[in-house]
Amino acid sequence: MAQQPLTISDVAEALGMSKTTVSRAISGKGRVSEQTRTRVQAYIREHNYSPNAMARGLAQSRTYNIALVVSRQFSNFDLPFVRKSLTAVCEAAAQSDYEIILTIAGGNNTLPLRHLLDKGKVDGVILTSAIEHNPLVELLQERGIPFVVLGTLDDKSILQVDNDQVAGCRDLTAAMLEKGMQRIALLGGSQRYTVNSSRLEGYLQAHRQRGIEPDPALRMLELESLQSRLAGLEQVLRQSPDCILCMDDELALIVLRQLKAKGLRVPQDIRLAAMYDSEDLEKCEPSITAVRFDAEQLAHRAYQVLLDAINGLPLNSGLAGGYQLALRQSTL
Amino acid sequence: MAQQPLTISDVAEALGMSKTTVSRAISGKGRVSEQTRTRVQAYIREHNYSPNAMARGLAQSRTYNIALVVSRQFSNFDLPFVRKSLTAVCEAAAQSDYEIILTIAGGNNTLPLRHLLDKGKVDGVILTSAIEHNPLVELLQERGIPFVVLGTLDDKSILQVDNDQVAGCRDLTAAMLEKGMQRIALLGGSQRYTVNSSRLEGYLQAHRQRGIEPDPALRMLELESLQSRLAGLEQVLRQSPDCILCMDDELALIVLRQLKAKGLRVPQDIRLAAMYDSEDLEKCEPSITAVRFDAEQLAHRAYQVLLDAINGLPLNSGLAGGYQLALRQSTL
DNA sequence: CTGAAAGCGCTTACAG
DNA sequence: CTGAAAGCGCTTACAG
Repeated sequence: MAQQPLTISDVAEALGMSKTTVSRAISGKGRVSEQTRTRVQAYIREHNYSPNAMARGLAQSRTYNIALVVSRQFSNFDLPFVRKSLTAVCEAAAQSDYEIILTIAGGNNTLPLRHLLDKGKVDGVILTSAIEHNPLVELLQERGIPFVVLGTLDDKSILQVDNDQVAGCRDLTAAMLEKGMQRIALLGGSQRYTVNSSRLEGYLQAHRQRGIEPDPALRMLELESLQSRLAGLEQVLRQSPDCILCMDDELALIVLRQLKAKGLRVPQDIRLAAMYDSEDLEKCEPSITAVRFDAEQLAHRAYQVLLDAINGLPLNSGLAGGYQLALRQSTL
Repeated sequence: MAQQPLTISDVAEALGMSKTTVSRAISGKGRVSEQTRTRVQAYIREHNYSPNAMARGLAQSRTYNIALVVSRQFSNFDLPFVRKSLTAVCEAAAQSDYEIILTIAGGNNTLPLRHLLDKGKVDGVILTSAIEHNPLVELLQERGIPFVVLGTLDDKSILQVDNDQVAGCRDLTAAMLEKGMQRIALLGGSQRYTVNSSRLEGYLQAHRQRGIEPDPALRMLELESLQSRLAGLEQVLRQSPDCILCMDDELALIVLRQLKAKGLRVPQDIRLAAMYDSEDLEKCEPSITAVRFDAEQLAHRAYQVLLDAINGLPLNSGLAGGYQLALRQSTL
């Protein structure tokens, strides 16, 4: 049966001391004799006392909650990156006595997050999608609540953590060039997402470091809908590329499928690689070469950075999380 | 700049009335004159006042938080069912002023949930995986906190909401029988999961309703690892089935792949269907027939049931969420 | 219809 | 090292 949970008063009374002392013995703040500390600890362990989070929160003006915001657009959790972030952040939170409140807030629909902030339910916020001119960012800045963005933003005053997308994609492109490919096409989504513009940057750098100026006709960007993606592929195929680089894993899978449908063999007729890895790329036929970023590590780092911000510690955001090239069948 | 949020005292003072009255005008509890209510509402709207959740919670012994527990086993959010539940529950919560705390708690590792309950951070809990003898269920029962399970459990005193798995799988099996298939194999996972035993039940019912006792050699259950799944498939293939029913979508994809690898054509040489649908089954080649359960509807329902339980309303758990057969290429 | 007061369960200066 | 008291920002009997 649901017995009333103990309160700090119960403990204090049972032990014949004041609530003040009990509180201090538990929190570790303020001087308490070793003996009383031990007594208190033993008692609460045995009687399973745990401070009420809301009372504690109210007294400290802390919630011990962190909001993880997922864009409405990605709220089906299709993106492996979002999924991994979710898991990693939950794990990190569990280890630091914090809870994760999951919030779905669309591009312009800032309402869910606004409500959350209005009610004062969180100490900080993690944004899973980095996009310039994000209304959520403005909202957060207005409120002056600590927050961190997974990804890269132009405004470096915003706390952000990202993998080194530029370097990773530069290395991937370089690897293709080293393999002797000459006409490497690039397919990708909206350049409003910093992640995409970074990938383009990596592609360009790899070429230019070798004194090559890549043919602009080989680049098709802003491909968001399925239709535009297929059209983009068609267009780029007319430029007789020997390799296609896709900015993300989903796009790569679509392209692979379409190439097959057209009777083109990968890698014999054309090579294919992705600037973001996921398990599907490993499992498909042929498996697809990709840059493998460590999303878990990234999310862990972001969580830590946010916690530091909440606690007023000196901050150091920036790049984090390594990457490696997974060379697979599609570029043999 | 982060200005201090207003408190109810600020509002009361500004309006020249007591906090009591302001509180009542906002909550709608207790009599307040129409006029003062309007004044208060106007003021708080204009000055953007919103009651602090923790203070409110402490006073009411409510957190306005609900925990959604995902098994460690599924914490990569691979399962479409888990993903859809997540989205649907978040949406439902957003519409009722509640927040969702995401918790990953493994089979035996009840610690994360225990901590959450100890601290009193949630008013209720949603369990996403229905398994008999679940330590989480025992924990929840001990604590006497409202909770609901997505799925079916033997103990009907536990609040639970499920699709009619038996009926859905019965209908699918029946449809195959109607198409003239005679030797329908069944491949599936652990019968400890109620969902799996229900699916078996549906399979059996469809046969028996037609006076057929299915060959037990056509059934391979308890297939959890990839290895055991492949072995199970091999074994069942020796029984020369004309159709293979897989208890879940993932298994169906594995089987399809393996059949192809063995040079068996679907549906020409053998037919294939799944007892749980996901988008991948629609996209693969050939597309795979499946029972399409409405996970969103289910999760919505579960949320509502839980809220009723929290509010002490009369309860009615049980079956919810329709289903339909998606007949696709794999069983043409 | 309105208000003064107690209370929710903690924490934290302030004194000793 | 320990305690009495005030306070965090609400809600809610209890009076009027």
